[in-house]
Amino acid sequence: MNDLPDSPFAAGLDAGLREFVGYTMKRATSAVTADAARVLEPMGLRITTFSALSVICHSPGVRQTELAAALGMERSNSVAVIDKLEKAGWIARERKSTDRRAIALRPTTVGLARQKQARLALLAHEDRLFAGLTAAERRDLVKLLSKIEV
Amino acid sequence: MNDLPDSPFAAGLDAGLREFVGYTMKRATSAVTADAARVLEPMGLRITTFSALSVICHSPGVRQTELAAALGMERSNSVAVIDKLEKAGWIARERKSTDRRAIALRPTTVGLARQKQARLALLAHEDRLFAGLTAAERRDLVKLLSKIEV
DNA sequence: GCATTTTGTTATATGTCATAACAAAAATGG
DNA sequence: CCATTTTTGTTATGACATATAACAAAATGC
Repeated sequence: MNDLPDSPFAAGLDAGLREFVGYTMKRATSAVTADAARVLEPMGLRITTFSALSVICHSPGVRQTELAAALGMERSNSVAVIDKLEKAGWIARERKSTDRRAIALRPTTVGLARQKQARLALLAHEDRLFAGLTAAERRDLVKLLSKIEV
Repeated sequence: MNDLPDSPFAAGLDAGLREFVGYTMKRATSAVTADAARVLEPMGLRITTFSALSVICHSPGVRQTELAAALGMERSNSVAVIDKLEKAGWIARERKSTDRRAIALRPTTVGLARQKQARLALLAHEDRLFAGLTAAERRDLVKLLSKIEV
């Protein structure tokens, strides 16, 4: 008997949350990352593994701690990621002669090729997903987002 | 002997990833949500529970399926969230007389107060976090992000 | 009236993320 | 030079998010 007034409209039930920039950011990001994951999956990559592989390809010899810091993840969590890249044959762990604790991460030939292929697929994915935005708008978006993170 | 060339520079190791809009989105969003979670935690709320509570406060009588759809989550995962809100005494589950399967979610007086309090804290948090952006820039950011999600 | 769909729910698996602890190696500091 | 501290990679663990499958009860559709 008490369910007569109910909600005014079904669509836009989250309208009250749209006043928060963070909510819109989270929703949009989740849409983008889900699509990116879908693109990477057939290549045996996930977002995290692709990110790590990209850093290693761009900066061969990088240490695991540096890699984790660059990607904003914990050292401990980077181990499994690097394990997967190594087992796939895309990177190699090499002991550094100057510091026998540290490990230098280097891409293999196959790893370099896979990164290039995945990069192109991801760029195409973003072209598709951001079709509603002009190139200038995408730059604006990145510029605005970059002002947030400290 | 093979670790001499190494990486060119330590800072900006993720520079190669910045060409992807999604990467910058993910980094910025993670910074914002982490801070929001920190703000909500002392009030016994998480981002998900606050979002659900807000929808219920704005649309009393909403069904669980509608709530889950509004927040972009699975029905099954919404159960635990609603359980927590109910156990905290912030919402109540009421059987609908028109559809005995469905459940109408309604906020309690305490729940309404808690939502208002958390909303203000979150607005303050965003004011702090987005201090580098003008009000116009924040609107632009939301406008650009809204063009992405389909 | 019977098959199908919807709703809330449970169980489960996977991925993400943070923290604590540890051994080996290096750096530091008398 | 030697003892203490720090760093590096690593393992283990727990909290949380998220996706899927299955199910009973209720509603809906021919």
